[in-house]
Amino acid sequence: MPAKRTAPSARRSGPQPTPAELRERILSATRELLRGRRFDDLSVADVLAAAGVSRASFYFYFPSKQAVLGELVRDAVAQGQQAARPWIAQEKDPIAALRAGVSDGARLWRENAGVLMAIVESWGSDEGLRDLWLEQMDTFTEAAAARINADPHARERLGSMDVRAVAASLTWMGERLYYLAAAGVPPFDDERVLIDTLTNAWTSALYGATVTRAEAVRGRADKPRSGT
Amino acid sequence: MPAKRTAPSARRSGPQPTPAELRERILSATRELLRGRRFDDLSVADVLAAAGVSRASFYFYFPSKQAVLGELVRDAVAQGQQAARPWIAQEKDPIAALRAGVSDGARLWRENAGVLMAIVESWGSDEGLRDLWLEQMDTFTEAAAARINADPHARERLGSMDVRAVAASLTWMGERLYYLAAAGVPPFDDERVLIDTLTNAWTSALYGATVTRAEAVRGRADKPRSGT
DNA sequence: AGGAGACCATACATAGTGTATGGACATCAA
DNA sequence: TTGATGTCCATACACTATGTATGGTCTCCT
Repeated sequence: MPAKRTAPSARRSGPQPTPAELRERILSATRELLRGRRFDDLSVADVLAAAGVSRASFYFYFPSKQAVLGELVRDAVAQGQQAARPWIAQEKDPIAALRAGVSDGARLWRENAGVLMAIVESWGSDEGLRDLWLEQMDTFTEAAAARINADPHARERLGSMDVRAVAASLTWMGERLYYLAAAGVPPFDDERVLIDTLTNAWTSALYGATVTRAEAVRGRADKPRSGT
Repeated sequence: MPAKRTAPSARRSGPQPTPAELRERILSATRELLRGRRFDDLSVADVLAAAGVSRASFYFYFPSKQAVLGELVRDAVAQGQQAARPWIAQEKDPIAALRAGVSDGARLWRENAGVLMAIVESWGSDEGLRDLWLEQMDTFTEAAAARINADPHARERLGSMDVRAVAASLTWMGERLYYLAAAGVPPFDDERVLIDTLTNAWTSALYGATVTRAEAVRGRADKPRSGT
């Protein structure tokens, strides 16, 4: 009997020309295809053709199309965890840090639009993707909640509000707005509007401050200016 | 040649036992099935069985499964337009009206959870549903923006922020939170938390007021006080 | 050399969508 | 009554997609 379906993990003892780089080829082909097509318009056959891999090999490495997406999402989000780092770590003026985090989020979404749009559109239809995405959102929520609780100003402003819930609502609002931006839905297709609006939502909820665009642009810590 | 595929609309001259109540049966069967199952776990065959209608009849009245959902959504959202009425019409204290609107939204979502969850999960994958949903969200956004512009207090608070964008962000945040609540995702599965959080998001963005839960519960019916 | 593991080609079972065909039956007009 | 029209049903088909199964090939390692 052929291919006894053993674990595809480390099993070899010596070097090999193409150990499991097929796995990588599948991942990156999927990532590329997702750049121009929606996840459920993407068939396994398409991935096969793009990756130059056989059907059998595909299913040897991944149990399903969804599993591939899951892995791509984990990769992408791992970067995202760092985007919120500055604000979380209380490294500088909270509002400036918040804006920086929102901007980094926008960049992350711009660079991984295909993958992230795919997960947002699909986590409702697949148990595994659902768990993955809820866990990711929860991680962000948890971090934001901890940060809020450590900030007397924000803490006081929220009064008896459920801090966790406020953090979650802002996190999910971000998910929605970034998605809409990636999908080209106005007015969020304009990155400046996206960042201003999202930053404002966070600051007005936590600090009661409304940062106008003018102030925002002036107060921007870094220099990643968007188009014109 | 049989069934010449004429328009299914009013074509008859006299009374008939079952003119097009089949159409209605299909709609309500789908609505019921959606109460316990996700839209894409629902096959046309399931609807056929539940409605007691043949496959041919189904496709005589509807071009697709999505079209049925579209019609159900229009029905449900028509009620929703009224939920926002009090605040939009400036009928009373804006914060109280806002909370009332958010509560009505929650009720609407509770009563039409199946249909609304279905559209939220599916508008990304179908052109028609996408247009429908974006149009609905736009209607809410437009109304909110108009209301904000008519309110000097809110208008001033937003400074140079893009009013339309702020209105859209709050609308979409609502979409997300109601959906999460319907899907049973904590902490929004607790309706009190959902309403408090969402109301707070609107009030803190527009009026700079944070309404705590205690105040909220006390003032729920008619006269809440704004925070601080 | 020969065995094992990685890979491929192909075919299959299953399930879903939307279309096509032909027939049953009721109403209405003549 | 007859026949045309229009509504509806049963069934079958064409197509697409997923995930599995079978067997063969190549290459490296021992």
